[in-house]
Amino acid sequence: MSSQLTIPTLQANVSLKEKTYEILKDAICKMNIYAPDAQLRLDERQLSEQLGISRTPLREALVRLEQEGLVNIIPRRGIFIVRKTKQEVVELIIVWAALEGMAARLATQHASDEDIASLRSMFPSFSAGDQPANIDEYSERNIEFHQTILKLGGCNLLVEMADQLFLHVRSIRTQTIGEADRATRSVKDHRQIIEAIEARDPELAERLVREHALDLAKHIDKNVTYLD
Amino acid sequence: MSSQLTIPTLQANVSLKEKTYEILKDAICKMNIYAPDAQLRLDERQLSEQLGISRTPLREALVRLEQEGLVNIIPRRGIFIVRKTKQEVVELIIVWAALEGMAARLATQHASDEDIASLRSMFPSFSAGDQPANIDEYSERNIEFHQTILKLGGCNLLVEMADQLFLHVRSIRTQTIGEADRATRSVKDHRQIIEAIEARDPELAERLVREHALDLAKHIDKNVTYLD
DNA sequence: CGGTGGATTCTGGTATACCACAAAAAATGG
DNA sequence: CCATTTTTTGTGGTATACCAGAATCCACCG
Repeated sequence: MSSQLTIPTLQANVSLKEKTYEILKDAICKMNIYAPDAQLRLDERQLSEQLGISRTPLREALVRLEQEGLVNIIPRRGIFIVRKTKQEVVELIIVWAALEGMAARLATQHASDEDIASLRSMFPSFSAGDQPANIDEYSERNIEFHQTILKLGGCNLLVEMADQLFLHVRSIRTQTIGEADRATRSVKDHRQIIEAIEARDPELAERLVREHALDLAKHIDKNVTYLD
Repeated sequence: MSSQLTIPTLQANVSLKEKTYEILKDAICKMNIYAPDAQLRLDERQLSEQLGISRTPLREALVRLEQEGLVNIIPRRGIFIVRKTKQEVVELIIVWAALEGMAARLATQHASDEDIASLRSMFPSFSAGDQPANIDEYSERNIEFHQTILKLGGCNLLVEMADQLFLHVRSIRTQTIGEADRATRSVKDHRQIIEAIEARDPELAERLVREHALDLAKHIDKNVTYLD
C-alpha cells in the first residue's frame, strides 16, 4: 500500500463547457444521423436541464460544435445536427486522401522500422488475404490501420486534422466498409501499402494510400443512397 | 433616383457574437504577434467594454477563436493569443502542401482551360521570370496564385481548410517571401506549376506544388529565428 | 369555409450578478 | 530581513433574468 495520499482527481479539473462539449460530441457521433426518423433538432433549455447545467456553458459547447461543423445554429430558429450531403462526404474523403497520402510519404522517410512493423502486426488473423471473419473487428482494425499511418508520418497536425475529418465520416464509413467485396479488396490494398512503406518508396506509398481513399469516395458517390 | 425604397439592411442580420468574432479574428491576424513587445493577453471585461457589449457574446466569439487555434483560454488564468512554434508552422505548411498538391492534381483533371489560363494572367508584369518590382504587390499575387490553384481543384473543403491554415501563417509568409533569391525562384516554380497544369499532368503538377510548399517549410525551419 | 391579422409562445441572443479559483499583495512570525 | 501564511483582488466560469425575432395558434372577418 502506498504511503502517499492518492488524490482521486476530485471533480476533474475541467470546466462544464468542456465536459458538455465532449458529451455532446460523443452523443452526436454515436447516433445515426441519417436515420429517417432521426431527431436533428436540439433544444437548449431541455438539454441544459438534462445535463443539470445552465445554458451558458452549454451554449459555449454548442458554439464549438458549430465551429467544427457538427451542428448548425440558426439564430432564433434552432440548433440542428448537420447532415452531410453526399458531395460533402466525398470532399471529406478527398481531403482525407490528401492528408493520409502525405503522411504515408513522410512515413517512408522518417518512420522507424519497428513502427512500420506495427502496421503488419495489426492484421494477424487475415494477413494472407482471407476474408476476415468478423466484420466489426475488421472495421476497427481498418480504422486503426489508417490512423497508424497518419501517426507514422510524424506530423501531429496531419493526425489532428484527419481525426477531425473522421468524426464526420465515421458513421458512413462503418456502414460502407461491411460490403462484401470491398473488404477483401481492402485487405489487398492494405498489404500493398505496407509493402510500399517498408520499401521506403514515398511515391508508391503516397499513391496507393491516395487511390485507396479516393476509391472509397467513388464507391460512396456511386452506391450510397441515403445521402441526398 | 430609384423609384424603389432602398432598405439599408438595418442592423445587418448578424448576431453580436458573429460580429465580435470577425472583429477579433481580423485584429489578431493583422497584428504582429511575434513582436517582442506584443500584448498577447486579452482581458474579457476590458474587451467587452471596448466593444460595447456584454461578456456573453464576447466569450462565445472567443470560444470559436480557441477552437480555431488562434487563442488559448486557460481557466482562471487568462486568454492568450497563440504564438505558433517553429515546429507548428512547419507542420502547417506540410498540411498546406498536401492540400494544395491534391488541388493541383484535381485541377489537371477537372478545371476548364479558361480557368487554368487565369493563372497565367495573374503574373502579367514579370511572367518572363524577372524580379518583380514591388515586393508587396508580388506577395499579394503570390497568395492569390496559391488560392487560385486551390479553387481550380473544385473541392470546396480543400479551399476552406487551406484558408483556415493560411490564417496562422500569413504574418510569417509575408515576412519570408520578401527575401531576395526566394522571389525569383518562386516565380520560376510558379511558371512550372502553371505549365504542368496546362499540360494536364496530375503527377507533375502535384509534385511541383508540394515541393514548392515543402521548400518554404525547409527554408523557415533553417532561417527563421523569431520563432522558438 | 378560408384567409388574414394579431396575440401568444417558443427559441436563441444578450446582459448582469455572483461564484470559485488563482495570483498577487500584505501581514505575520522566525 | 526573509520566509511563510493570510488576505485581497482580479480572472474566467456559471447561473439567471430578460430581450427580440420567428413561428404558431386562434379569433375574426369576408
